[in-house]
Amino acid sequence: MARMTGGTGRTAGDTRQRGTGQRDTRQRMVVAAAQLLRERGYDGTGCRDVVARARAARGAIYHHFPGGKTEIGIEAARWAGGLVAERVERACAEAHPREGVRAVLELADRLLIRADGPAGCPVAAVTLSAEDPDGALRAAANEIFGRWRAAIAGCLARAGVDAQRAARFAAVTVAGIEGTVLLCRASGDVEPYQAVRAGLLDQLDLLLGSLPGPAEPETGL
Amino acid sequence: MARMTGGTGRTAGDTRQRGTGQRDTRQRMVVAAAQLLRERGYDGTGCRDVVARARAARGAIYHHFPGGKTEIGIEAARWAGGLVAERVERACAEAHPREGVRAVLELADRLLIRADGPAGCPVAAVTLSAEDPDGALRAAANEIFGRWRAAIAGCLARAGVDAQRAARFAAVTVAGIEGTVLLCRASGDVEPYQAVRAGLLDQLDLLLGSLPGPAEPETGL
DNA sequence: GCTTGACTAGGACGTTCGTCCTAGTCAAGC
DNA sequence: GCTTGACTAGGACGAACGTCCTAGTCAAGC
Repeated sequence: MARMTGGTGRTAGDTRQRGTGQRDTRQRMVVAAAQLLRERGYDGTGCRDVVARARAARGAIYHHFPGGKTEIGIEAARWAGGLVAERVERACAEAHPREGVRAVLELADRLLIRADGPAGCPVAAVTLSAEDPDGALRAAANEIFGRWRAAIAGCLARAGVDAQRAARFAAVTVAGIEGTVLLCRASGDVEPYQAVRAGLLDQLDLLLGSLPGPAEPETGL
Repeated sequence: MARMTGGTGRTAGDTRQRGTGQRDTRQRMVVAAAQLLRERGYDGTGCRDVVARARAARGAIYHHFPGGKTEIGIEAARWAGGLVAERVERACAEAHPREGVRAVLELADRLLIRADGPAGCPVAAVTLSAEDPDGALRAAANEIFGRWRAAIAGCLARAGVDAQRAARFAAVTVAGIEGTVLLCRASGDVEPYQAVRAGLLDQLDLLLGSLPGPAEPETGL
């Protein structure tokens, strides 16, 4: 009733593109869903919450997402997780592992832990949905986690770490970050993050220091 | 309707202790709640589900838990998490870190990952509840995580690892385990667990191998 | 100027939720 | 044998859920 903007649907300054439809309503819903998943989880987020935060109409749910709540969840996890994956991949592509892992930890801190509201991760949220009949939610999450792991493992392997060990360290890093988000939500502060961050960097140094070949091979600039 | 045991309330062989009330109804509810939290999360678990699995009456909810769903959640997380904490503390008390950490990983595998149904953790579940007005759920979870971390850190410190480093490794281990549970739920198999387990043991070896003093102090037996 | 299609606005549906409530059942203790 | 108290059994409550639905609004294109 007391909605502040939007009013009867569209305001004077509206700049929607002709004919193609108001494409950004869909995107606003995806972003709102990702935020809500992070804050309240999948089962704690209602479709009404999503449209309310996105300032969209309830009818927009099935107009833009015929698959209903499940489709919104998948889309939101893919969008948020993919955005992180792109940044992780970019940070890891040409950096030394120490810088790459540091950048990954920095991203987790900014996007998952110290963001508005309690710590949380939209990808974790869809993974933990109570119902997922055909496994579509978990499959989407699994794909995202795989991208994160592959990017980090590639970064280490390129620096001369044995591929198996690199893959294991990447798994520990991704699992450690997701676990840290959880611990930070439980504690309400960033202490667990600081401990895990330091612990992962400790261990990365040991791993890099134990390289059989040249201690720090130049990986091309 | 087709309830198998209990019938009209109590069967012939019932051995409830006189006067004190049927104490194990409460315990059955706690166990059922812990299982359901692991499988479906806090927001995905209803009070009706709990009493149904515990073969208890709906009226038993507020008879045994005046605080309602929140109190059941806290109790279940405390029970399940405390049980794990006791085992972790026992495994870490007198063992070499390698054995202690191995035992912790083994526990996680058996209780959180390869248990019936999808991978999950009741303590994580209450941490991720959508609503937690006075923070009671998260406080209970935080206490459990603290016990796990302290037990592992103590094990390493007793073996000669610098206290700070030991605490960090413990944080990585607990966060890594919780994250692994998540990754295993997403993937539907135990591959992430195997990678994280190997990665943590890799790094423990590096940590122990870099000890300044005697490489592997005999800690009795 | 009328049609068309994208989108808004929100009522209505059946279900499930947490919670509260009363009635009934059984065993213990006087 | 009656009272008492622990516990069962399940109806009732208002709220919220996902979903479907119709009516209304606006801009583009004929």
